[in-house]
Amino acid sequence: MSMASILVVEDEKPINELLYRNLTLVGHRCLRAYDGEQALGLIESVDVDLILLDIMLPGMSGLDLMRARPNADVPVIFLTAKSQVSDRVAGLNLGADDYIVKPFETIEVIARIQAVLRRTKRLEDVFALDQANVDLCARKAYCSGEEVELTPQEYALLEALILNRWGYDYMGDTRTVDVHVQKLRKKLGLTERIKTVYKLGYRLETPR
Amino acid sequence: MSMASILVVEDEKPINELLYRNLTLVGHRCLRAYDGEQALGLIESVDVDLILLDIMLPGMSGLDLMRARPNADVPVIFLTAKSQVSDRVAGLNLGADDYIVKPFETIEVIARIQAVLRRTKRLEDVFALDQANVDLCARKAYCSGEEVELTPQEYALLEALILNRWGYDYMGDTRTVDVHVQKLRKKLGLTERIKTVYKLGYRLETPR
DNA sequence: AAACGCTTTAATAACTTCATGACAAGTCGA
DNA sequence: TCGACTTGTCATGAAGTTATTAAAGCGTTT
Repeated sequence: MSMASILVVEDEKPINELLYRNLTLVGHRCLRAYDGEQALGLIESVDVDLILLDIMLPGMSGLDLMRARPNADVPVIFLTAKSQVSDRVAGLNLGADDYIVKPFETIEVIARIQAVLRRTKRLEDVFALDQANVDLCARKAYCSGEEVELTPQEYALLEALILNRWGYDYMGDTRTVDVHVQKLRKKLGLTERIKTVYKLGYRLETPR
Repeated sequence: MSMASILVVEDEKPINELLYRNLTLVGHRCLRAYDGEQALGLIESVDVDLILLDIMLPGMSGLDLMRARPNADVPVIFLTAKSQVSDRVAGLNLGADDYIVKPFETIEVIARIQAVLRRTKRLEDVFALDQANVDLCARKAYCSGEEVELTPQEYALLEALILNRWGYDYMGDTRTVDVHVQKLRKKLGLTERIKTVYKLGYRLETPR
């Protein structure tokens, strides 16, 4: 079973706790929010693979969050006491991947999370750093959501940095490398992240 | 809502009928089987986008079929009276995409089918981009509603672009490809959409 | 065998990329 | 802090890639 980052949005502390403990137990990284605003903040700043979403929340409801969430392709499973068929259909038609009614069995929640992740788990590995995103399969790069065109040389350098975490010393003896590094830094907003290592080359500085 | 081929595997005739009628009603193509063997035969011969699968069937059970089915990436939704948590978890862990307990509400079944199809995206036989439409089954292309005649070569290129999203580097070492690309762009009004990727080939740029 | 439609080739125009070198700015160690 | 050396920045032209067009192969049909 593979690990994923799962955001639990649930205002009732005991339930939130319960899910947190069990998801962590089976190897997922679990983030928690107690209302919609907090959840939004997390979605925007952290990479989340799946959202477990209560509907009845203080302030912004789960449905509101569903509509407002920026990263719309992150899968969502509703987990709620609203059990009417109409509620379930509404939730699913809003784009949710599953709809689980409380009271739930933790083990089923975990199985359903797995089922969704199986489908969702993008085969592409995307590398993300600050506002920069690189889809290594599609060979595309984005800065703040906008696609950025990269020349073959730039892309090769970027890939080298991501994979080996080192920019090359090879390639010419003039200012060639520097120029490409410069362009990458500019295009992807990674001025600070692509670190110059005096006398050695360049390194991609990833947090953690 | 887009159309998909859905196989209903259900031995109880009234239920099978009910599902058939309603799925057809919302625009899906619906195939029916009354036992596992029959279902297997269908899966092997016809292109199915999703399987609605009962568990308790005469002869081979739904779980058996799940294990035995050849095309293992076709999504499966169990639809069964076996309602124990352990049954549900077992079904999901067998690779099912959802698990619906009888008695069900047809409208919820349809919503859940949509939710799964959204993820598996097996629902495109017709590819549409701007004013261009391509019917991959019929091998026909349209631009602004008008049918456009494509030569075999042009069609092959178009299909390659749609399916792999990548145009080829193969095919000759002269300017052959360019010429065909150019013709496609012109015939389908996709000048901007078929993007040239310097040094690599061509890519079909679909929004979102 | 001529006409036709499709594919490839060829020639040239238009465009993109990238190494380069000049100079500015930054880094290091004594 | 100073000087030597390394890295950043920029404009530029040569080399290389793609676009465009016309015309030459080629296999089928008439």
